[in-house]
Amino acid sequence: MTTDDTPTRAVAVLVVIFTVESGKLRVLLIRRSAEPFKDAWSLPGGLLQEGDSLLDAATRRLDVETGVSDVFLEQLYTFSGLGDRDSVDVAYWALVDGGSARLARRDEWQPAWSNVGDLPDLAFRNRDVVEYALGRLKNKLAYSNVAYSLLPREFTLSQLQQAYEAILATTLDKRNFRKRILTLGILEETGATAGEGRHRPAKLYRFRERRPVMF
Amino acid sequence: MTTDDTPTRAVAVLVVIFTVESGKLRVLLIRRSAEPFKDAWSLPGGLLQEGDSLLDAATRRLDVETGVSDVFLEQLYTFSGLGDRDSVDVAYWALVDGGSARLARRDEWQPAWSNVGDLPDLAFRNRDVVEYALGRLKNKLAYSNVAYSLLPREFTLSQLQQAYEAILATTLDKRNFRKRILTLGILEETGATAGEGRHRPAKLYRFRERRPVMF
DNA sequence: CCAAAAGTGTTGGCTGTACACCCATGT
DNA sequence: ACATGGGTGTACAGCCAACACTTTTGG
Repeated sequence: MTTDDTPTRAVAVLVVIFTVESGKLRVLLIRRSAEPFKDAWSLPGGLLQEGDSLLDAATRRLDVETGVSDVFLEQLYTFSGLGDRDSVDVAYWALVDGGSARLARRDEWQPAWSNVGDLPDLAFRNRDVVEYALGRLKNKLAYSNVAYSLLPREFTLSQLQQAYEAILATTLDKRNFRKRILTLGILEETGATAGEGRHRPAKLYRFRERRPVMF
Repeated sequence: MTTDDTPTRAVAVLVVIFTVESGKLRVLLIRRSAEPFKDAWSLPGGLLQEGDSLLDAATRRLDVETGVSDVFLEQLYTFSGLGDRDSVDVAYWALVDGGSARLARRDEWQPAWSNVGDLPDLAFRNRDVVEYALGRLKNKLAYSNVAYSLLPREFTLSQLQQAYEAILATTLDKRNFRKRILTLGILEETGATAGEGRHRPAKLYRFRERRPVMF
């Protein structure tokens, strides 16, 4: 068996990184500094280096762009023919807490948050990728605790509800939301209250599990 | 920009092909004729050839092994490090009607149906791949019409129920099953009845849509 | 005392599940 | 006549959606 007769492909890893900030759902985009699509916005990504696993590559990319790790990160879909060449692109998606993310600062490929639903033109078919990820997110919100990855360790039920509303792009009834979430048994009270409010203090909660759990 | 500095990988496509036959859920396996894992069972697959899209490759593989096309075929997951080398393996899964499948006959790599839940030892980590596909199938059965791809064009409600039972590995209540399926509105009566039975003739139904629809 | 957000229950409709008997056909 | 699978309805429970007012705090 020779090594030359096995066809190979350039394999790239993309990451769709969502966060919720001031009641808006956002995605991390970078500005391309190279052709093709120079100066266009696109999703962060890069070629799969020799010896890397896909998850390694996605984890590293997420860390490089936002400085966070230990967050929800899951494979999304694998595209062929997304880029200009006949590369294979493995997309991942992640949820990060806007508060703990520290965007990379570099001269080129500057990352920035962009409101979903108000996206600029994106390179390649990256808009489809974001739409697909958004669908997955909405779905997963309904039957898992992924929201743990969008909020700080301790949070109020109102914050949690705002995150849900931003993602689903709807308003939710407060009483029904609280009842539903609390009866799931995935939260616990910390005992403390959020003091910084200029109004009535709110109970703080945290997720029992800081890793994905399906209901 | 040189072409040599971009690292590339061998990309393979695998297909998990399910069918239901005589009340059992089965998967298509082939016997390997080459090292490594010579003579072990494994999922059908092959390297992604130059110019092929992933879906092309999966479609062709499915056709080669079973002779069917126009069936449910969907991407499952992309693994790295599944094989012995550092290849990237894109898994697909499919549902075929056992009656219309005609297994390939060749001297090597003979394909054969194997009962899920009674699998032989599989090469690489193919057992995990089958398990993952099975989970997806069970799930999708609950909120889509994918079963259209497991049955002939016209079928009785009992056949449909048997398919569901085989997949979910449970028994279902006949009245509840019929009510649930019929109120979904995804079936229509053909007007004909199944005459070949040696008992009471059964109404024949068909799926309104022969392509995936989510509820 | 006013503004702002937190917190809290009840009702009605719908959906899913449990459950048993008669019917049509072939032998 | 009997064996085999086809076909049918009801009642209860759990879940989800609609809906409004009181409380606590800071200014």
